[in-house]
Amino acid sequence: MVSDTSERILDAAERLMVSRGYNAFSYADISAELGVGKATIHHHFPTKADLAAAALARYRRNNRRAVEGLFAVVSDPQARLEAYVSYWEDCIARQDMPFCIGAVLASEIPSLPDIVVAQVRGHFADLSGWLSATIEDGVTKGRLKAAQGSRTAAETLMATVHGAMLAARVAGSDPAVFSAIARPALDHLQAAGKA
Amino acid sequence: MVSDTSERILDAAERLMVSRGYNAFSYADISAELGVGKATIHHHFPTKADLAAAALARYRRNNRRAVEGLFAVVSDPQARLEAYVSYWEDCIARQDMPFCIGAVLASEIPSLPDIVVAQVRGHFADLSGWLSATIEDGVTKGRLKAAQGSRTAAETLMATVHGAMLAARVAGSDPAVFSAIARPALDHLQAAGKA
DNA sequence: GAGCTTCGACCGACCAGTTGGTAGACCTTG
DNA sequence: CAAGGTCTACCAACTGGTCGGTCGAAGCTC
Repeated sequence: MVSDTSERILDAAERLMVSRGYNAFSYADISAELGVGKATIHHHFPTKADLAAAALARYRRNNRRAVEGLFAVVSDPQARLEAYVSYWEDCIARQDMPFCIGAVLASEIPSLPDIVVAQVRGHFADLSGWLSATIEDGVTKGRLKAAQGSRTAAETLMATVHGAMLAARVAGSDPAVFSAIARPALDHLQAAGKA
Repeated sequence: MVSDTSERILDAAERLMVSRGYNAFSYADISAELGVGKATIHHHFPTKADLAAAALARYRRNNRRAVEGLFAVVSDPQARLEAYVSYWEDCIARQDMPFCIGAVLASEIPSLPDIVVAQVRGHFADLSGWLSATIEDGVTKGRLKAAQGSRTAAETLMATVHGAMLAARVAGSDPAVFSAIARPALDHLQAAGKA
């Protein structure tokens, strides 16, 4: 194992940021949660901005791998979009990381260090990139439709899913609220002649 | 005027929360911005939670008044929804309060004091309430359609608009990004036979 | 293999600055 | 003079970050 501690620090940071965002977690929180000295965290991640950016970078790396795996296993574009939505349904239902870090941090952008903002931007680009590629694929295969173009369709789906997370959080992390919003958005992309 | 200072404090708090959320603004920020002592703020709003809740409450009050005015002036439900979207387009374009406080705070919910959470919940209820009433109205008038029911349609529109704000913020407060997502969501509610 | 150095990981103690919040004096203005 | 509003000065707790130093494993030399 390369470095267990630094990985565990990233785990804690990720968890904390998902629930509290960037500004409301501290080195002391992680220190207490992990039973590790604050100085140790600074040893691995010199500044708080470094830590947050590293957590985001790892999150994006994992996402990329997961998406590649999804593309390899599931060939139907419609099913891939479905997997995206049901992934978040699961997260919210299991109360485990029930929010996209990118989305929490996005709302804090004006108060975020530049390196962190760059990662947030990158994540949004990643996400809208693979969503629009998938939609594009579905359109050419005649399985999906995107009146305003696949790029806009992707941005809209992403926005609706993020908004649904927000609504679910307001409703006390209720997965039903999320599904009620996100599912129809998915259906809306289906081509006219459906099963 | 009842109390100019307390009103100006709420103005500053609102502005700060729109751009930074709850956890990243301080009494010192307001004190500096207004040239007023920190103790003065505590005199009007004993705790930070009180201040945030009061700002939210005033925001909701203003919204309610605005919505009532809209209902009085604009009778077409479709035009009312249009007004909602173009209101935010303006805010983002003018760089003045380019985000819904409710939405910023919603993502911070797990780290928010209870009174504040209650106001956030209230705001979401207000918003989805009048949106669904408007959509309901439009459906009975045959101007709008809502396949999953007006409540879900309202929640979805709200979610998409919030997600669009997020996307716009990621893109550097770009009103075009917001419109590209929010406008089609509006069109989607239009009844089949359109102009 | 003994003795030495080097190095990354880690820690407790500490730093200056900021946090939300308080106490009490000082103005107004009725 | 009573009351509301504002101020300066203060507080303990916490913020992100630094300091000097300890530990043990790995590498080197004889």
